[in-house]
Amino acid sequence: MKIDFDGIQAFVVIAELGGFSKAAEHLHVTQTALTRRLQKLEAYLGLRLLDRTTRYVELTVVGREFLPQAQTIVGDVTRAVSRLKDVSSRSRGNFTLACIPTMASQMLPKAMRRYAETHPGNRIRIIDASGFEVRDAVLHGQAELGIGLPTESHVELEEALLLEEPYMFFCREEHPLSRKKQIVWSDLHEAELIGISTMSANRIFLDYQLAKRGIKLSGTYEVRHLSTAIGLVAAGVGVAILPNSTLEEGARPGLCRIPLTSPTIKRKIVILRKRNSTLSPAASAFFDLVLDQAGSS
Amino acid sequence: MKIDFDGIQAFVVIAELGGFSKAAEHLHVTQTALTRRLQKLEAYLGLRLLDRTTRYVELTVVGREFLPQAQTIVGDVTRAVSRLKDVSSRSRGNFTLACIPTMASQMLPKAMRRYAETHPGNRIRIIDASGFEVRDAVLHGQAELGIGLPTESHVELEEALLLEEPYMFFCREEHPLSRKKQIVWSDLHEAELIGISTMSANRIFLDYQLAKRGIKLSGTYEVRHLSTAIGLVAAGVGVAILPNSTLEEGARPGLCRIPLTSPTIKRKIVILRKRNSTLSPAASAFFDLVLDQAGSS
DNA sequence: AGAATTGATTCTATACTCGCATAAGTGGCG
DNA sequence: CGCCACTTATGCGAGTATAGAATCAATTCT
Repeated sequence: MKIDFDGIQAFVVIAELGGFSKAAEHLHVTQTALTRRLQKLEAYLGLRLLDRTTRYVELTVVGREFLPQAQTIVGDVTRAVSRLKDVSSRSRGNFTLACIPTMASQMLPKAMRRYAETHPGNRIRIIDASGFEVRDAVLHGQAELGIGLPTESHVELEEALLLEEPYMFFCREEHPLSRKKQIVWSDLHEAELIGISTMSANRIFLDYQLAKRGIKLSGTYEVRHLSTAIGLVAAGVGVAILPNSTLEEGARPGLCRIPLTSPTIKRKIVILRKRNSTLSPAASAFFDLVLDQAGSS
Repeated sequence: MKIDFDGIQAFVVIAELGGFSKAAEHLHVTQTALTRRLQKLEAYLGLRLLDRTTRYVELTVVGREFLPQAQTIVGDVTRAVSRLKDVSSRSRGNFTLACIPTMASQMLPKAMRRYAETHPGNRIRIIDASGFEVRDAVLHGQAELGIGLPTESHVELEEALLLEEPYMFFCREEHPLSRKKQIVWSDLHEAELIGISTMSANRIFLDYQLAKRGIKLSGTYEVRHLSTAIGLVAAGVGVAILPNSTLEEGARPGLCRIPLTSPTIKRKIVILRKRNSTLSPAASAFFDLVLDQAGSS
């Protein structure tokens, strides 16, 4: 049983326009083809749908009954198909992106602006979550893409480097170290250090990097979000070691940002996608755009 | 733009069954064919609908979005098509029949009983109306078939003879003529004749037939329906000349039915259909059945 | 490591659909 | 009554597409 969509479409158009020739012109095929399509459909069904002489074309009783159904079928199919062609050719559609908060307020806005220019109308749903949650969201399909920290090369994840940023020392202008051009790790007094929760991917990474070099750090205070840490520093509670992009340049006048060296430790920001899964064109375009932006900066 | 229903169906079945081979079995084609159908559809759309390895087949984001639409499309089409095949192969369906009242209570019941045996579930809508109305109903498509009197060979109508029946003389047993075995037209006393309205096709036909033979008839009373005339005869108002089938044999004990000769005038009952129009299988089956019944009686 | 499963590919034969040219049917007009 | 204009149907040839058989390739399970 081989169902013939062309035949149904032929039937609908012929019935609507009231003639084979007119319908043929409308469908950009010859009248011959339409005659044959309808004949084939009728033969397949075993019924006559159109009574036609060389003068008139009119619906049979069965044809009149079938026409509305045929119309909705043809309508549904052409609508669905043309929508999909739109999705593919112009990358129309929406997608979901998971992103860690710092990047959501730093790098993401610029990318979204550029994306909006090239793909007006496409919406991006953003899940802003911790590094772990970003990874899981991508892994479980809640988000097609993720921006976050590198994973331990998970088999089902594929990651591409977006940027590297050094950890910096943040303090108030009144702080004794604020005048230095650069700071080494041994300069730090643990007592006043505001740390990030040991549950965070950020902290785990930093601890690991420091441990490799024999450095151990344990602050007095512990918060979960980088932005909270910045707030505490600004309030004079202490100092903090945070990724450079935590604070936009010149966003908080009273705060100093000083490079940390010996060693300089950098964290990587990557864009994540599920391996072996095809991105929607909308997400794919965004992926390309972000990679391009990363490569050119 | 050539839309591929097979491809959409392949997509749906593969997605639902989760594998090409299973889907191939279900559709009674080879796995090769399905691979190709899906490839063709994807190429046409310019996107991937299924991410597949040799181990898993799973929907892409776009595929997941398209699946419900595809399912309704496939469902609608197969449902509509199989219904039509049902209509054609088993003459399923309803139709409308126009019929003059006498035949509706005489010949029609038997035909309907036989039809119901061979085509259970098919409904017949019956328009019982005058001879003229029957003709118009068929002509204007309100009814596919009509049972009534012959028309003046209307170009757009085709008629087939069902039966011929003589006009008979009806009177009460007390009537002076009731003992005769047959009656000739000159026996009639016009004064007590119950006529049919001159608007009726029946009356026009009868008048025409009599006029050809130089007989003119004009009753005192005039009614519109044959059944009313019978009622009046039974009530002793007068006598009437009516088609034989107006009264079933033995239906009214007190009434006599006597042949009218010199000449015997018969009216024809025909089944009408529109010329050059295709009947629905349901109506066609009924048409054949009625003709068969007429031929064998 | 090998067997089993499953989707992809290659090759070939068949079937299909189309378009051209033309026939055939139908209503209108002189 | 027959010719003309218009519309659908058909014969035929060709190019394309589609299906199936056999085989390959990748992956998992034992």
